[in-house]
Amino acid sequence: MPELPEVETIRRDLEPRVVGRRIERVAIHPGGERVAITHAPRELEAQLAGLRIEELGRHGKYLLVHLDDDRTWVVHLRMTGLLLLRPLEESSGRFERARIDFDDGTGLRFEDSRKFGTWHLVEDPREAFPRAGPDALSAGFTVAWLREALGRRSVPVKTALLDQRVAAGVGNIYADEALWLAGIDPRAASNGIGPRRVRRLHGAVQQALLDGLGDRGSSFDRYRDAFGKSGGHHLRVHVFRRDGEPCERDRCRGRRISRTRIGGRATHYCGSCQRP
DNA sequence: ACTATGCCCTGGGTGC
DNA sequence: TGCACCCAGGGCATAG
Repeated sequence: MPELPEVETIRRDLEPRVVGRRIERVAIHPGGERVAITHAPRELEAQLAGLRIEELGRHGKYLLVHLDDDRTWVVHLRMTGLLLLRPLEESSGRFERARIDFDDGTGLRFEDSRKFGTWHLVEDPREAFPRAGPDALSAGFTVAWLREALGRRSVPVKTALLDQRVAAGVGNIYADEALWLAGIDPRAASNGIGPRRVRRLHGAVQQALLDGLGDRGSSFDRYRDAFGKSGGHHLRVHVFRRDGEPCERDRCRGRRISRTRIGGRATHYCGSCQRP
């Protein structure tokens, strides 16, 4: 599940290798047509062809490919999407849904086994994510913003953290990790978290994402970077998918990590050090 | 305005 | 080995 750290890893991998490249040809393969949101597949292929990549940006889990006609190709990988940089002659992977060929003998392969990924081609990137809040690693994501956002909801804090209007880029892995770092029970009511704990949670969200980024992302399932390599953070998480294993905090005395379901999402936490 | 639910999609795991 | 079933989940539409 590519979340902010995974998308940022891909962005950093690609930036020096695709900026300045011209898109020679785009092919959306049969069965992969649903990726095209803003245009019909053939139209999107035609519109992208010939454009030069000027800059790579990111907002939350959206990768922003800024093009030289002042439009932006906005890619969301959802659960199983991958963007792989490959030589043009290399054969297609089993789950390749589209390919983007550049003018330098390389290209991007878009693989997506579940076909949930999306492509927008827009004048303004915001068109692709009109409701998203500030990127969780941007200066706009402040303690005051989080306090305000959490205060307006009565849902469990875990659910609030997954809401991209609160903090764009946080997904299931890093929400669980942030709540563990902050020592907050994921079932606690969002608007019941006191100011001091909100401040703590704000720092924990940033820390969880930076920890993931430092390990080049988490590869629990399919995630791979732009070179096809796994991230390392799934080996270093504190709670995510570690149910049944002991909490690593000394004061929890080996208390096992619990797993439950909150807002339809698998949720992992320590019942000892994470308090309501 | 808020919250809850269902939908999309298919590989991989489980149980028989 | 085969087969039915269930789960994973981000973001959106819809309903309450």
